Amino acid sequence: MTPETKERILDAAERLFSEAGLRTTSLRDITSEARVNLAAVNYHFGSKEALLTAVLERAFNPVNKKRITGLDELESQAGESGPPVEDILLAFVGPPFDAWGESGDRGLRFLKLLGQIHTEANEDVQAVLLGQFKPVLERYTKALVRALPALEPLEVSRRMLFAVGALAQTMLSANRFPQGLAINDLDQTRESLVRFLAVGFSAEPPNVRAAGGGGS
Amino acid sequence: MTPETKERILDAAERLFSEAGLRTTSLRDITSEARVNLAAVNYHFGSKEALLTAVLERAFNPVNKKRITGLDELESQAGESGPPVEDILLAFVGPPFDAWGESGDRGLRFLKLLGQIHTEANEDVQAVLLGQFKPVLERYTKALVRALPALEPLEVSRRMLFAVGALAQTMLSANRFPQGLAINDLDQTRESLVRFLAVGFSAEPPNVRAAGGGGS
DNA sequence: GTCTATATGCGGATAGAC
DNA sequence: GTCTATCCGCATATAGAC
Repeated sequence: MTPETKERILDAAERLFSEAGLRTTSLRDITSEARVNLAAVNYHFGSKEALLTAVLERAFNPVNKKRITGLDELESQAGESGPPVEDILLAFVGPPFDAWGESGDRGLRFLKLLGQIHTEANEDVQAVLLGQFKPVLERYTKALVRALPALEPLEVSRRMLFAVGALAQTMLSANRFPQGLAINDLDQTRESLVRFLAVGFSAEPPNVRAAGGGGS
Repeated sequence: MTPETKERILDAAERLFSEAGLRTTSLRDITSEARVNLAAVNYHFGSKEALLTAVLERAFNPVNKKRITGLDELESQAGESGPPVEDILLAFVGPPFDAWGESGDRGLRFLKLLGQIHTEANEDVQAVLLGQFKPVLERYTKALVRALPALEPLEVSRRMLFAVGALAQTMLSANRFPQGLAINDLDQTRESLVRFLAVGFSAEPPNVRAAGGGGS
């Protein structure tokens, strides 16, 4: 009947970490919320940090997987030239937005957790997240390089950085301003973001130093 | 000869906070680095958090002041229609980049401190920062609304969020990848960012729901 | 695997002498 | 204003019985 102790701990930790914060939440809080023994955490996970990374992996893997499969599909459908910029960006931005919009508390928890990591996690924890995120970033950068042959790859990487930042900021604001704010029109916000990014990516490079045509 | 105790504490705290992190750095670390007595912090600042906010204000006020005066100048020079989008964005983005490029450790410390706040500060501390930043944000949003009459103010606010995110991400990455990376070409990065944002801001709104003219 | 009890350490803050 | 000594709380982690 009762779920495995390990699951209970993960659930409770996810809830508390996202609500009360990472540092603020003690093992005692978690084990009492999960109604398991204090020592169970160290028995099953080894340490508080190991528990945290387990929570994070469980929470963020789905999003990153969807980003990968989404891009897979786009590329299999597209012709030789690869999918267009706007589609790529939508595939990148979509999954976190979907998670955000999920039913019940799940969506909000996802956002809050993201915010907590961003604002409280130490380097090791962030490294875990980066480990998940890096392959995604690389695949998308590659796709965008192909879609934007006029840009140097370096410039594409820079713009990808801008895009990631814009997305992150949007997510974080969502969690800070609970409701009534502009950002809470999900569809509108996602549309605006994708448009903004697509146009930015398609901009001419600042100074023409690369191949081909005329200088200024 | 020796600087005032209070200054010594501020300097030491700034250094340690930016290097070792906010939570990791204890009062004992700070006072020993500053070679003052442990009790001096509480005597001069009242608490560790109060010390932290003092450090932050000292570090970030200059940047925000420059942003305001920069916009003042632009507006006094411009005509009735106000300054153009690209100039506004440059005035917004420039000061943190300048701080970044400052001689010696100062620039790097600024970045690292920014990163630490972003990743470690609690809500109260972030509120302090927001208090400084909010007026800046509002002034710039207003200027952009004027420069972009085709957009609803709400859409401008959204895009401003994207811009802030892109800038923040750039700053944070700078601090994570010490050197050898794309982002370290300061001028190039700033130029790319401004271009990216300017084009994004000037994009047509996703769907035309506002006043006046033609349909789709 | 689950529990109780406890070791161990750190860190912020303060009392009170000088 | 500056110092020493200390209080106090809390958190992680573990030892060892069941």
